Amino acid sequence: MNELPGRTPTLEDVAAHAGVSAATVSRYINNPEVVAAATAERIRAGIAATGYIPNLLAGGLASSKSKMVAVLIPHLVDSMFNDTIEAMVSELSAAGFNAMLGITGVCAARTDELVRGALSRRVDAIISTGPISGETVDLVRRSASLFIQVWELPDDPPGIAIGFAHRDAGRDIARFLISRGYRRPHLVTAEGARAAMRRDGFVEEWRAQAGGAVSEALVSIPSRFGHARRVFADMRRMEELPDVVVCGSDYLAQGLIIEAQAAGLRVPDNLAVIGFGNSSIAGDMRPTITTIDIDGARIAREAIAAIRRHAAGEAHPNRSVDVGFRLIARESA
Amino acid sequence: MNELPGRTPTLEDVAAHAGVSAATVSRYINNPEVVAAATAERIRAGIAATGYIPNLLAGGLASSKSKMVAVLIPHLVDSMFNDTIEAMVSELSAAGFNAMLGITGVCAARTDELVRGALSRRVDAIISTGPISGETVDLVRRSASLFIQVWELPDDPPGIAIGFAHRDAGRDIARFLISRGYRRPHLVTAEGARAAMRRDGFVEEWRAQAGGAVSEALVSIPSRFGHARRVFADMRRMEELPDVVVCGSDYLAQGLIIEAQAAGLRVPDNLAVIGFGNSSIAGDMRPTITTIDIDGARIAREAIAAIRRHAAGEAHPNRSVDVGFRLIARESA
DNA sequence: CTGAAAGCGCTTACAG
DNA sequence: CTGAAAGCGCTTACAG
Repeated sequence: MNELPGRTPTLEDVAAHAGVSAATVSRYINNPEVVAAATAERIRAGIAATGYIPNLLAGGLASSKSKMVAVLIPHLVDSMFNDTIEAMVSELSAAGFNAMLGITGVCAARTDELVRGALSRRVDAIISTGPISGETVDLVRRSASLFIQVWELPDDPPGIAIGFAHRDAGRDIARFLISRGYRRPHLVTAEGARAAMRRDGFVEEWRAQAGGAVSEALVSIPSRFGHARRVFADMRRMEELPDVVVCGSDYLAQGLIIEAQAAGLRVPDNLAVIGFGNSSIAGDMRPTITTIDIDGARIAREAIAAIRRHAAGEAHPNRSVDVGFRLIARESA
Repeated sequence: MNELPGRTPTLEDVAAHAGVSAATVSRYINNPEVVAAATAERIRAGIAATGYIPNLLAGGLASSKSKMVAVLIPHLVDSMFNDTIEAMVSELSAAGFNAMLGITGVCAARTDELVRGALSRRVDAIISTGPISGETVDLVRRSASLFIQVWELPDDPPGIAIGFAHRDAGRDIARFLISRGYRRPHLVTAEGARAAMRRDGFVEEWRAQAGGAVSEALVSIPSRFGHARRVFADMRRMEELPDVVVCGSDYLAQGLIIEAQAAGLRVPDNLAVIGFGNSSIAGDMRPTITTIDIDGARIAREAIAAIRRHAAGEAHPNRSVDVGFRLIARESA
């Protein structure tokens, strides 16, 4: 590359090199098949000679397509969403989008802030695991950005939703445990609306079908491995020990199994444990962890498809996409 | 907000509302203290009335400061870097930067691609856990973006480096194990240059101080929990069983402890295990995991400081920042 | 298939 | 403390 001293090369520089107009270079870059083969060849040479790297800030401003997507998640460490996010970022990248990552933490207001930030960048879409406030919904609706809420299916999503019915998942877990003959479930629920929905589904079904008592514990978000110590210690103080612990995440389930084993209990014989999310550890743990699998890759694909439709100005066939879930019976329960 | 029908409001709209020029509104937004109090008040009202959200694509183009930073990591699932990345993204956000996330995977060429993509966005900096090819180094040097390589200290970093000496870490682990009286270490090394440097440091020190044999196993990247099964099974087939396993990550260490326990061994009495990275699970595992702690938050702070200096046009006091590491002796070894 | 020209929405010397 | 104006580097009808 001939480094033009100082200044970073622009479209104009490439055009001069190739003996064409900037417009033609732009066409070549965005739509190579519309330029003549010979012209394309000269442009390629010009790009190589100048070391040209397109300026997507300028491109985005001119076309009002930023080719960026914001991805908003609560946490990164021990997060149940990581498989989904990794799939999402890779799929986005393959589709020519860059991912802007926002970490919301536990504070709901943070999500709204990050959404504003994303709108400032004129992102093509915002993918969020959390809901946004009414005021922010207005902002998003007035913008050209598509809001995609993932992992849950609110009744009236601000944009579109790709997720599953948490209440049904809770019910399925209850049914499964009843069918296996468990009698005294202990629910370890993380803070937050989704976990509460699963809890409600579980309790409802359990009361209807089994009728016994359901004990509960609450853990702070993020529900992770380290919470298991306290949860287990508290559990041991209960009058009657549960025979199965229903955990809000596989990491928590893993922690409980380890605590139980350290206390000399066998899992699942003395205490069964069921997780949630089918994180990569679930199938490798000893014993392997019975859990609910969510198809993160499918969520990612559906999100990209929606973004593409949005970019093409097409309507969305449905505002809610239910990707379902699947109970995977393994050794731990 | 009075929604101007259709069009998203611009600086000009706010300016008209406030009865000032667009330049003044711009100044208010970027440097509030330079505008008169009364003017500021009218501008605030104008912003509220129009529902104005700045267009950072335009802002970035005009100022050639994108206020974006690319963060390139190999993986998200069970990744040792997650604590650092979470700290990084939060710190960046607090400093007014948005983070662009790139997942490089195992393929080195992918990093170069992502760097080009980042340069297209005219990011202020690129933070990468991996190295880039010579050609990409040229590209980066000619750009205005600062390249920050983290977690390691190459001799001649393309930009600046913030990390620690992996070889020394390997040496320290060897010294520690020798001091504890271990005799037959088994190294489980992940693919990749950093792990190899730790391995070399370990072997060098072990040979010099203890003199015995060091057995080794290689695991693919990412080095995670699930690899433990095979590693443990292979280990059992060795003529003489090791008395301590040196793992490339805490997740792998955790997996080995679980495998060992499932096989009826006690950790550390029958088999000791040492991890790497001080991930959140390390302190909560039973037994707690002896490991090397890296101060991820410090890396994040140093990175932000460097980005700030770069933005201010200041020189960097040093091209390499050694944040060191710390061996944390816990129960597992 | 290609070019001239307007425009995207900001920032920033320059002048006052 | 504020305004007029040029410019950042692209894209995209429009015309040929």
